Amino acid sequence: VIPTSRVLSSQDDMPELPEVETVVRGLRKTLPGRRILDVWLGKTDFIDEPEELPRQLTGARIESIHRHGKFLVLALTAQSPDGKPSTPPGAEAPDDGSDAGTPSSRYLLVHLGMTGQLTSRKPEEIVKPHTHVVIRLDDGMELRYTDARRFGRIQLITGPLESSPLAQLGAEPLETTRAEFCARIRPRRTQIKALLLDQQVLRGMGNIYTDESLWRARIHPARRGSTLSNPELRKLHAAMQSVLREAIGLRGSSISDYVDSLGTRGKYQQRHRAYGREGKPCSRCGQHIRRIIVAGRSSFFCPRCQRAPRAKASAKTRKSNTKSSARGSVSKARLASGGRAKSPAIRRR
DNA sequence: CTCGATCCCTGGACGC
DNA sequence: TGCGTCCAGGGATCGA
Repeated sequence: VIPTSRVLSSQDDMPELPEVETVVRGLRKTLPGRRILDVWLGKTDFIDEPEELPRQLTGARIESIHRHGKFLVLALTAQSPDGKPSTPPGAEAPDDGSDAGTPSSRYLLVHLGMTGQLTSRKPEEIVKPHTHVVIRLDDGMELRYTDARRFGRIQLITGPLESSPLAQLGAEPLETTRAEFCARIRPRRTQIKALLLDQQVLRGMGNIYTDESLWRARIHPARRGSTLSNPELRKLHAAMQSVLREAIGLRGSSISDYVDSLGTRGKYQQRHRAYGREGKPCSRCGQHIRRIIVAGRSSFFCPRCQRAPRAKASAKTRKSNTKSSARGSVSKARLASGGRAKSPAIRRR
């Protein structure tokens, strides 16, 4: 019985790491080497300096495309209309104070937000509603950005990526080692759900894969990072990576809007074990999946497989004899771990 | 440092 | 059938 809660429209889509990776892999087949003929803009309130886009992009060549967390990164080379590089070494902006030796590097960052799509289409294909950017390429194709809610972002970066917003992001989930993962989680008292979603901790995790990873590792979303045991952290690290790999293998989760670079839907949504499954039986134990709000996000979990953390000691709980035993076990744990408390050396974020 | 609230924006679900 | 209301959610931002 799911009275008030509307069955979460499992119709919401959010491009997370696997979806962005799928789009990137698709675009990588055709984009590198293409020259940009021109740029058409619709609504631009989600673009940083929209007027710069046509100016900087027209005539540029797309060198490569890759993913950084949930961002798509297109590396560009500026070119003059005749096809020759417009910025020969040393010939650029000498009076800006900008250092020589820094080749003019330009990147187009695209974040798909909730409903963004970046697709490669033939000009004769219907332009979907809410298409706000069309980039015409020299192979006759069009790179189109479509985003109904405009929660996405498009930003042009001139200069090294090291000084771009990308540099603020945390570890790449699929590349981070177990040790690094643990080092980022263990010192934090925040709820694990929030930590996994925090792009400064890990770049690329969103609501779906966070819930799926926690389900797989049997960890309740409201647990605090610092309370996770080593085995739990190890399991979570492995669970996160396997969930992401499997999702990439199935080309991501398509719930409604998400499509890859060719407009094809993914299949991972059929594998979801927790996300969007409120009231349905846990595929491990049969208990009904529940939905609660953690870190301001709806969070799906199995109340039997993923045990809730003990509530904070309150006047009530103190009355029972839990206090002394809890204290005792804490100090025992300290001893067992070699008395290692939070060392300031490891702390600094 | 950590937390919660707020805003952005639209389509789809829901209630009447 | 139609219309109004609610709400999701990533990320930035602000105040507590």
